[in-house]
Amino acid sequence: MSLIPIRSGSPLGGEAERSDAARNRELLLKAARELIEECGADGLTMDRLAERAGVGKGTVFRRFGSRAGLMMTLLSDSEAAFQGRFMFGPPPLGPGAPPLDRLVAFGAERIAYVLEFGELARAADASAYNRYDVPAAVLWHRHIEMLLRAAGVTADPWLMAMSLSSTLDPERLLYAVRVHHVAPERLAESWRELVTRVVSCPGGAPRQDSASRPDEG
Amino acid sequence: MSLIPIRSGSPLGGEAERSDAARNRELLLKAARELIEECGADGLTMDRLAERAGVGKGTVFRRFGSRAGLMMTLLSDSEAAFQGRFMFGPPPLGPGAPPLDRLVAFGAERIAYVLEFGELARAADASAYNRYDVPAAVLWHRHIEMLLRAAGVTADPWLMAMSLSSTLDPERLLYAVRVHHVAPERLAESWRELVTRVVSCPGGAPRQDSASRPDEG
DNA sequence: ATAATATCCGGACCGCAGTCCGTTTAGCAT
DNA sequence: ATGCTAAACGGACTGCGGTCCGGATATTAT
Repeated sequence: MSLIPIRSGSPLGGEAERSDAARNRELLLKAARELIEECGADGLTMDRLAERAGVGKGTVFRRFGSRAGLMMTLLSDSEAAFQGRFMFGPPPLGPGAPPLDRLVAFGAERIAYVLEFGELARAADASAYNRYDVPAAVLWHRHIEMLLRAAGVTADPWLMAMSLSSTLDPERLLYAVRVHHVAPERLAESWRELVTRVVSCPGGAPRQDSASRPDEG
Repeated sequence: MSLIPIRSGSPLGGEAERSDAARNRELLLKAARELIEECGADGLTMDRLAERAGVGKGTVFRRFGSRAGLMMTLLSDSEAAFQGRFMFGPPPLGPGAPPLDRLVAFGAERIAYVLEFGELARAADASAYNRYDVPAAVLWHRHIEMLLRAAGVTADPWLMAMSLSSTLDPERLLYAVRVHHVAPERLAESWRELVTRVVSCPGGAPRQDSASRPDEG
């Protein structure tokens, strides 16, 4: 099952793939995994990768588009598995459980995922503006938004989903864990608190008087 | 008033500054503002800046440490003003108002700030791990955490403050506004909803049964 | 004025991601 | 087999942020 293919590594729209291209793709993926094993994700450079795989640098970029694209390809299996679990898997993560439970489970899974593939996930975050436009990110966002709506949250679910997503950002999670030594369970617990409050609180109607004017007064 | 100096541009701990150093600093800041005016923040490169200012490239980096450091210096005036307002200014942003009102006002101000200095703020976000360790970010975080505690939020205020901060991330705010054409007022309103729910909701006690196991089951 | 020295200056240099384009080759038609 | 063509190849090249270190200079002591 392919679900939302993060990045296949195959040519963009093409159906057929030339044999040398396929061979080189395998060589590159193998070399990439080796390099990451040896030097860590941050130690993988495109030059070294090309050299290790015995191909030209241009080949690397034609195959994966960018360094972030390569990282996404390396993550695509586990990413697809994650997508499968929260879309079609058993509750509470998959359909069947109450929306709040699904949200809580989603965060817990995501946190575990980031902690497992941390360096890769971080490196896969495209550096550009379109960081939030990669298919996987869009899918997570839509999923959270859908759950918020299902839970009866009426206050701008799109932006609320964005706020919640930002909490699960790999860079932030890794910062909390690696720099501040926050225990992963604490992260999950805080996420549970956060979504619980967002979902099960009535929220306030906008006020008339104060505190919503950006200009100074 | 200097408050928390983001980055003075002066040598790190030193008291005195040699006259040529001071002159070059001014030349560089002037050239930087010109270049940003002409090419935008993303169009400013360190080579062009050095050339425009008529100094060597090494001088640029000794002065500001990095590109992000330069951007912070350019922002330091407005940043200091912002800090002054939320720490010592009039309510509801400053002390005197209820914590929730202060939180709401903080977000609104921050959103306006990011929209005004968007490119700069984005460029000033250090690319490295220590992105969240710059003095200004630490100060915002502590401020939010303090307000959460004052509002009676007992559930891990440190992480909760981190989640709330992430909502105000320049990159995300700019993405919403520039790519998805979200109106700034909508951002502020969503922030208001979010903090209101976080603050005024009792939150749930951890459950015994489900939805907190990261491992698959 | 002169010497001593701590600081600053400048631009060559590095490693990096990403691009370009002349060359090679796989796949196919004949 | 042979020729054709579209696709893939490869590595030199660019522009970038950031570093390094020999040389220049402001400052202070004498």
